[in-house]
Amino acid sequence: MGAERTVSKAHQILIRKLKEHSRLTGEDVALINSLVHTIRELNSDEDLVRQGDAPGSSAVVLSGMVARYHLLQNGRRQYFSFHMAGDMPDSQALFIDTMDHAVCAVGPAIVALVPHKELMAAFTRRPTVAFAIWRETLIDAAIFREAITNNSARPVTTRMAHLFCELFYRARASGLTEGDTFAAPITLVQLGETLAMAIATVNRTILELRSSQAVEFHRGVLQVRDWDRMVEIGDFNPSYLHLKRPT
Amino acid sequence: MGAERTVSKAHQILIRKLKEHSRLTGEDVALINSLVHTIRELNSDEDLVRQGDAPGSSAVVLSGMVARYHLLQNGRRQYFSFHMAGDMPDSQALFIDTMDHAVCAVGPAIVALVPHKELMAAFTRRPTVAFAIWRETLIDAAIFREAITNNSARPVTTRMAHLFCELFYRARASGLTEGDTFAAPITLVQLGETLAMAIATVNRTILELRSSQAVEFHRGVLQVRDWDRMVEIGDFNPSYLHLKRPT
DNA sequence: CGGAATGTTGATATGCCTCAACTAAAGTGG
DNA sequence: CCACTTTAGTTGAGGCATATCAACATTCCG
Repeated sequence: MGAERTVSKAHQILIRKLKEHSRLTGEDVALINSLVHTIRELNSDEDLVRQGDAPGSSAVVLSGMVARYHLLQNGRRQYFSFHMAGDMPDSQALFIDTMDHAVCAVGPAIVALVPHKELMAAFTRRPTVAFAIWRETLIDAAIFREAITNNSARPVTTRMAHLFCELFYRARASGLTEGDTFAAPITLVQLGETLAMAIATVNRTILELRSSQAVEFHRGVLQVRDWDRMVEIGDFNPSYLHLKRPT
Repeated sequence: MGAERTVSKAHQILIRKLKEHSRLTGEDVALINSLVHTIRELNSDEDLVRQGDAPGSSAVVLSGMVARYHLLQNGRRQYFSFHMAGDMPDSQALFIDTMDHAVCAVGPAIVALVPHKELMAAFTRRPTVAFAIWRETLIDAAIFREAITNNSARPVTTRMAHLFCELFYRARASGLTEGDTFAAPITLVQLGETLAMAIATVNRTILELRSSQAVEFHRGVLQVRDWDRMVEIGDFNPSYLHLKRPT
């Protein structure tokens, strides 16, 4: 878990991701490649940061998934986003000292931790790098807005289909799908705590989606049987993700 | 509606707001004071920007309120945030070209429009100004996260109390309250479309909150009768707003 | 002053939650 | 590697919070 300054897989993953929405010059790329970072491996369900923490570095997901969530009085969790390779789930900590939410691993995950000092230094040298990461945080916010609408204004089946659409669409844009399949080791309980549904309802909704021939979700594997159908069921319009290439 | 370059009320309002969460040097303040802008007055319910637009400037609310919302297929709206004097409800448009949501006036409102060019030029001159506005967009995101949790995991009474707490807390931090009162010209329909409740339920919940002696909402005026009680009912913890001074 | 928008209240319907009992899978120690 | 324990997933029955519908009252606004 030593600091690395060689051009690594971590740098490539971050650069690839930023290029999904931002234009980077050769100098930008060189600067990002020079960022020092450490690697951290997380067990399933392990917290990367907790509510109230004031982390000194931000993470880039290298493999697996992580999720962000609020912890309520009654011990209930509310998840609001899932993150996959290339995402920076706590980039906001750069400018907001104390965490108002936690980040945990969903299934085993590996992240690269980049000290805030490093990033801030990079920002002053090349503002475009800052703008790319700013844009990243703005897309995050767009995803949150969509989640508000999803959980507030859509019936359960639509709601779940929409989440599946988003996950698959983002994964595919990042080259993380295998055919019509994406490994998302999310439990039914977690789906319920994401979509504001009881577990029983989660299960029945999964069954309903399966019977509609659109999508299967089984043992943490999302399999898209009919994308167009799923998009229709899920009322999904990817424009809020603000990615360059249309699928 | 001519462009202005004198130190105006608009500049003061923005600076005051940014200082709620960020430290600004004299040079930062001077730079902000030099920003060119135009004034736009909005009628109640008038859109400032629409879904799909690509605005060339961003707004600072000077008076009144504006709200952000999604428009669904069925014509339903989902509001996700309300903004008051000092807020920049579409600062995200700086780095995300096309709007994935709309912004409208809630009651008559006045905004200052600052061209993106102006802002971008300011950012390269003084990164701290960029960081302050970046932080502003990050607090926005925190508010969205809280809205997800609020609408997904809290019962209706708690949910409404929480929204009222947030509005009052933010208004008070910006000096927009008068005693225990804040003018929020939101209709019941809009409350319903914010909190994912039917209008009938909105009305009954308002009555319930009134009878609990915590808060009154009548004809667009929010009156806090018992702040502590409201905080308790609303399960409200202001830390997610990341403002400097505790109330 | 009249019409439209907003707010109010009651009665009924229903989507989803809760509870409960059970099955299957995965992880653990002997 | 198997027995055991724990966690995850499945299914049915019943209840309830909140939606829906409807009819009316009030306020706003041209």
